[in-house]
Amino acid sequence: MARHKSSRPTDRELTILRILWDNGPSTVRQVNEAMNKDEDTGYTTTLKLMQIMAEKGLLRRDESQFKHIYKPAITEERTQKQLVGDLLERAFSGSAEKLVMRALSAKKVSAKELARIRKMLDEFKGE
Amino acid sequence: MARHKSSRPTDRELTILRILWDNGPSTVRQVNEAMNKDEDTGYTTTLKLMQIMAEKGLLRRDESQFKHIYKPAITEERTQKQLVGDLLERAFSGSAEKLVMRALSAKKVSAKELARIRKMLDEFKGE
DNA sequence: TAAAATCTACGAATTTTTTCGTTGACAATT
DNA sequence: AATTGTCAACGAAAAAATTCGTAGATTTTA
Repeated sequence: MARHKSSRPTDRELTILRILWDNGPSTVRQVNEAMNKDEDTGYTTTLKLMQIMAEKGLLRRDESQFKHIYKPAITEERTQKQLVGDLLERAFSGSAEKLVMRALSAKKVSAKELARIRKMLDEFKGE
Repeated sequence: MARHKSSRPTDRELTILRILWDNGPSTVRQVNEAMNKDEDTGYTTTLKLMQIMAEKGLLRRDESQFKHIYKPAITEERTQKQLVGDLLERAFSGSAEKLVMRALSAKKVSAKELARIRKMLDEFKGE
């Protein structure tokens, strides 16, 4: 029986979620301006994306004001877990070890952060 | 100045790369059959994908035989590094610590693997 | 209160990714 | 050698993701 792949947010959707997680509930314009720090995106493009995301249940919105306020309907934690779990299977055949190794090689990690990771690992017992 | 996002392999492309990394150089039929263990994919679909990947430089092929033999043109390591680095930025704002945490919560990790990860972490000094 | 600015809604175009049918070349079988 | 089966090439359709123009409503400014 074929398994459903619980669809991840798309790239653009993740960008928007990221902004909302970081900045808290925002209007379309606020999101659009944050988005334009990276690469230009038309206002209506952002609007359309956010409307679609609201339809999909990725965002909630407060329409009581003229300027609607959007916020994530899914937690950062849950989404990160889904994304990394998905990548773990698709690119690493489930090997968390390899994933961690590659993550460390992909980015300069400070000694301080390395220490925190170690500590986290030690506290990470069964569960 | 806007940075180029070195485009990741698509989902389907990653599936094919995964198969070739695991099984070694293969014909289209072999890849297609491996792919059909997960979900049905027409032969010509797989063929087309692999032809495109060859054009893009993701795969190399030996055409000296009637049945062409394909193999990855990029290493598993490099691709994994790219993918996890990309996810690290897009979903984790660069926090390797959080990524590792989520990876461990996304999947049951055996005590043995956990120990290996710790060991790897210890050996991972500066670089 | 008229003009200008800002907002949502809507439809649609564009781009990217994925899928597959058809055709002619080559190979294997009878 | 004729039939049958497998293959690569090609074009194009379908699906998914992204982009944007236009119109009408509301708010702000002059």
